[in-house]
Amino acid sequence: MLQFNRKTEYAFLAIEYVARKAEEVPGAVTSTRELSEAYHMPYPLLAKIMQQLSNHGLIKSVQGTKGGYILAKKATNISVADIVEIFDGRVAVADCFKEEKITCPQWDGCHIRDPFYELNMKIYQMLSETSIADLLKKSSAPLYPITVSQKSKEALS
Amino acid sequence: MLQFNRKTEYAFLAIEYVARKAEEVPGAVTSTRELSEAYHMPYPLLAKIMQQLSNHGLIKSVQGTKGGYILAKKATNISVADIVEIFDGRVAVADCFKEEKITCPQWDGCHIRDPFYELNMKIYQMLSETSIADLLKKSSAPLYPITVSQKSKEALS
DNA sequence: GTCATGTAAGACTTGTATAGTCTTATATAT
DNA sequence: ATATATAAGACTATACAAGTCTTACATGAC
Repeated sequence: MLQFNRKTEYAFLAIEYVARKAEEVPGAVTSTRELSEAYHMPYPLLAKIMQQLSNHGLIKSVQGTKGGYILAKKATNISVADIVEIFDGRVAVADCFKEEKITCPQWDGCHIRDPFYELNMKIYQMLSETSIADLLKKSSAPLYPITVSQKSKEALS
Repeated sequence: MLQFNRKTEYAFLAIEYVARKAEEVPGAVTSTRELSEAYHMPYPLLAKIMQQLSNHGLIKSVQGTKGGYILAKKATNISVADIVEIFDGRVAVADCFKEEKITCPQWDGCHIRDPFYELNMKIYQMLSETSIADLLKKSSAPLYPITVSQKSKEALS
């Protein structure tokens, strides 16, 4: 499947939320509980995802009551590719673009590797050129009926 | 995983081989057996893949002894996206770009759908703009040591 | 005509990675 | 103190991909 796995999707939603909240209310902290309720994500799973994002230096934890997470660096300096690589490993449409040692039984005589490598790099480029700040910008237009946004506004108050 | 599944990879290899062989030896037919040996692909699985490609009108079967498969249309008219869609379904980096009815628990209040939809369409465009003929062109440069190519030449004689 | 070689197709099994759960530990604001 | 928060690892269930097995059918070669 040419598809992000669910952890990656959750991470996108989570980090965009953290960034957006901090933009609306400077200094605001986002708790895992708040996030899991806003997006109906299973709390324990999301908690682990937040820890991984934290371990990789994308967000910082604020411990204790009223704790939560904030961005560890500027939203313009966190790319979609950074997040993908945490949960999906290196961006690669095929195993042979991921591994150091060649294990592919089709490697010898493979005539399609070059064109697909090209494709792979274009996809990677797109992902690494898109930052969390870009997500915030592009999502501004409310093209769809957003029913829960009110709820998240309340959570911010 | 942002990765093609193995059936899709096998299909790429297979259809590129069929196209290349027919280009080198006009009218040549490629049997599943020959393909599975050339690329070390499990025969029964490959056989099913060939049937699916045939059912979807990308290749045509030639039955009986010395039978096999040939392209059903010109290599320029078969896109990589056509093949992906047979084995992976619609090109979609997330479920919400695939389904008709909305089942995503995060749909309401989702702020990242638009930017990722944009990304999705760019990827789809790349896949649908790349034809099997393009694969043949781009793979022409023998950048790597190709040890099995001799074998496939023998198969062609 | 028969036989070998090929495609056609469905049911079944296995393996593996993802998704999610459970448990326990630790930090801190109130 | 205690409630609420993060931290982290081990465990389990499930879904899907991958591959196998079995049987049927078509046709060219002899």
